[in-house]
Amino acid sequence: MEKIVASIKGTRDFYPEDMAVRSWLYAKLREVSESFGYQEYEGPFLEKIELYAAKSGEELVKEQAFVFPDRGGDLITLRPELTPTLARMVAQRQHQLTYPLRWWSFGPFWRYERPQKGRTREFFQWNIDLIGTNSPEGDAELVAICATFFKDVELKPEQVGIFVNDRRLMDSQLMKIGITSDALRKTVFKLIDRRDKMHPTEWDAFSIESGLTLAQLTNLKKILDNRELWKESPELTRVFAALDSLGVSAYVHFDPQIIRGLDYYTATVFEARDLDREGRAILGGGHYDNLVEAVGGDPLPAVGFAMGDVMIRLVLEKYGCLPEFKPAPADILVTVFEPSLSNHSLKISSSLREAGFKILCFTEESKLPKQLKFADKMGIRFVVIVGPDEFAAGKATVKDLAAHQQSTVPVSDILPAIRQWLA
RNA sequence: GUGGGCGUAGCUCAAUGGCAGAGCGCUACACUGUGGAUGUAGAUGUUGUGGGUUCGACCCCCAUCGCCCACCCCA
Repeated sequence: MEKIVASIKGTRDFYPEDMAVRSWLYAKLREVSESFGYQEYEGPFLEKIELYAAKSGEELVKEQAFVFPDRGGDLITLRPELTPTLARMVAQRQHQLTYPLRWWSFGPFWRYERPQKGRTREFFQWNIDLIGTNSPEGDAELVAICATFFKDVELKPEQVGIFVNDRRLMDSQLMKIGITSDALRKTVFKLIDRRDKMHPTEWDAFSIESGLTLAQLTNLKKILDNRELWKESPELTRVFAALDSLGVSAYVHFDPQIIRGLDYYTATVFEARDLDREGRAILGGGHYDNLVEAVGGDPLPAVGFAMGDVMIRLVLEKYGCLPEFKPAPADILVTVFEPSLSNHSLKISSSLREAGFKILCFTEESKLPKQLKFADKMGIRFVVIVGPDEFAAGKATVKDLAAHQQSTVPVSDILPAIRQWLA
């Protein structure tokens, strides 16, 4: 035997049972997206590196994108995220589209990172964006979509939460404590992001090292520990009021430590996590004003988020929210008793198929017990048996593997018999 | 890119320098026109790879490849 060629690091094989989960998730995302009036779209999987150059986080582009030369020598990127593509698609037809746009997508992305729990190199992402409105209510809609998705897959508010903040609020708060330069503010944003990952004393030391005065550090901690801080932001006040009206407040929390890594967010930012802080963020998003302009269009505000399939699947598994997927390929197995009866069985299977059932008919010569065992293992509930006796009488034996019952009926009564058992 | 852990049957894992094993799964039979259960029997390994130490290596050492986990970053 030849040695099996290994798959590419960080990719996943979707065997039928995995594919069933992916399709189930896709269907849920479609349901939620469409219930809010969003339309599905898709972009190319390959893009030029320039598309990401100024917009995404620097590390994302320089270190984590899959980039390779094509046969003509041009540098090609496997898309690491969708938002720049979306911005380009909007910019290209900026004056033909009807705003606000509500668009969603579910497709593959690639990042050249070391795989670990909840992270692969090839993954699927749900992207959903509202483009062309600037209202806090629009931002709230996206948060509500997340919450509605959680509700739909039966993740409870005690299990997952969506944490919301506003970069403008943080900007003004930092301004108040004398952090005025862009460079220092950026540094402080990174600091805030890391606070939960470090020991408090280490974090204090690190903050001072990063250029904060002792007074600024004390004030910063006051800001970050103030759960009522959102009341000082008229926008966040409206966001939370809208979320209340949308009936999803139970999932939503204010958190001044949410900053998000992508550089293009300008206002509201949010992420969802497992409430016992396990694993990485389930999804992340926010409001971005400059992206369409950055790819050559006119300025256009937008808000959106992305959810990866890897982390959400871990969370759904953890909380028992995945249905049991027994990917039964068919409703009924039509057995072939012996080669001479093969065409008779094929005829029966064809007519059953026309009635709208999923029918599998044996094409291999094998013994009846083997065919029954096959049906059992594949989760096919009903079996039709036509041996010489039934054939001579114009009948067929129908067997219900789940209920351990069978009866011999005229061929035309196969479906009525099965429907009766199903009822 | 940095740090840690692990590679033994199809799968999950034992075997602490002395004959490579178990459970599950698989195959056959009991049951030659009936699946899940039960019983009996059977098959399967260059112990990831290459070196080294040793009378002797799954075990110790070195290298290498692969996987997992954490950091970084992020979905």
